[in-house]
Amino acid sequence: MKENKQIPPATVKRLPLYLQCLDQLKTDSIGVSSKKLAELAKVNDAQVRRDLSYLGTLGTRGVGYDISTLRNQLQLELGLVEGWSAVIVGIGNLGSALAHYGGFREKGFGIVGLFDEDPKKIDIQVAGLVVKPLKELKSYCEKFDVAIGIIATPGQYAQGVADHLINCGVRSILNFAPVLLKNTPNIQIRSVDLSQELQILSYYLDRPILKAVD
Amino acid sequence: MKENKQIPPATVKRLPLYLQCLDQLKTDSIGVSSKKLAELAKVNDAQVRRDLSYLGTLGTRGVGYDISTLRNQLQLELGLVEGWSAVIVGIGNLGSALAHYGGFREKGFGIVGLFDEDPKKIDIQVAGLVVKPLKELKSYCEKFDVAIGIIATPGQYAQGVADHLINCGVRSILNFAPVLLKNTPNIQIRSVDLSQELQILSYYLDRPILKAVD
DNA sequence: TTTTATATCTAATAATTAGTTCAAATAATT
DNA sequence: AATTATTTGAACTAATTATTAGATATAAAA
Repeated sequence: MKENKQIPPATVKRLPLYLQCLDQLKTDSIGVSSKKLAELAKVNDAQVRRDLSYLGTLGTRGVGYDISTLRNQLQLELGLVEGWSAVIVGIGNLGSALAHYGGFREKGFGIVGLFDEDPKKIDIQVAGLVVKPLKELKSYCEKFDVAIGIIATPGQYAQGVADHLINCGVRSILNFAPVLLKNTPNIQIRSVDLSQELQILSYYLDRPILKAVD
Repeated sequence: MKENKQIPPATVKRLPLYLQCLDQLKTDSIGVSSKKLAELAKVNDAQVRRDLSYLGTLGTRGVGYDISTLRNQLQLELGLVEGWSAVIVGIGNLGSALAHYGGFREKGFGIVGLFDEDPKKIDIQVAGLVVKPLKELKSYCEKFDVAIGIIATPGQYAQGVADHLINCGVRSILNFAPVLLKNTPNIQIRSVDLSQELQILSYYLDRPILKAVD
């Protein structure tokens, strides 16, 4: 049992994966083994057991893990029960896609605002929300206690938007613009670069024997 | 010099990042130091040097790296000079966003086809391409020697589409559907799960002292 | 020319991450 | 009730990844 030990980053990255594996399981089953989870998540089964042991002693020897207990514990550890609010800035194709994406709400996040600079975009409705100009960002962030900013603008605006978000009290940024944002103390930034993923695939296309990680 | 040694996966994942750093540099500078690159990429400068050393002895002691040599070498190693062809399956919001995304072409990939099942989507034009039904996938893959399939369908169709793509000779899959695809021998699969990224951020939102990796 | 500052590269070390082995616990079977 | 098959969890070991330290090369300054 390692309840009070801090969870290694490599494990944190796998926790959402395990949660997804649970969703993919037949709804009628109430228990699951590390072997089964490992198969779904494509990791070693000892890895699964070790990762889950950071959440406490959840399994039963000879039996496995209770699915609902495990799901609750994963959600708790990941902070999904906090109901964090998020805004999306940049309502182009990608921003619209993110606004429509059901997975955020499903996992407990609330998209409370959509923002854009372009006057043609202002006031149009996307996924049940009305697009607002950036000058209204601050009041939204205060009103909804927005913790997460999602950036889907063209690259050239991303850093400015990030600064603006941070200025509005946002503490975490998920950046889809293909630029590297500057580090800010106490602000968590994650970047998803669509073409980088393709480039990694490309490397392994030339080398069919090797196997990519992650 | 480690030219003939195989590049560690952790390094491969950073190579596209370094390429992006080079793009972000002032266009008039012809050289760059590992220190500068490290600052942009937010990694240790020794890490940068070690990573780059896998591409050969590219740097000059006391001077740094020549930007254009470095860019060429990165593109070569990542296989970006091969001009791999890709198709996108699932032309909803996300698929359209991916079709419009300029970063793919910019990095040397060619999107040669868009496919969907929905009769309402067939024949409409997206980003200069006409959406085709899945039954035409095979002929496209043969005609254009498609190496990469990008899946942007709803989760429930993703595995079927993946099987179809593999059947058509596609060797790499970039999956944006929030499901875990089965492993297939000799097929490279990378998944980008938008909500997983948010969940990792959420973990660190509760723990402001810690710093996420990757 | 000598000195100083800069910066790569390699070897050695440290830290992190992953995998193996086995004892202990549970449930099913004989 | 005893035996066997499962399966977790923890200790140990192995592999990978990251960092530090030092040797060497270059360019600029004294």
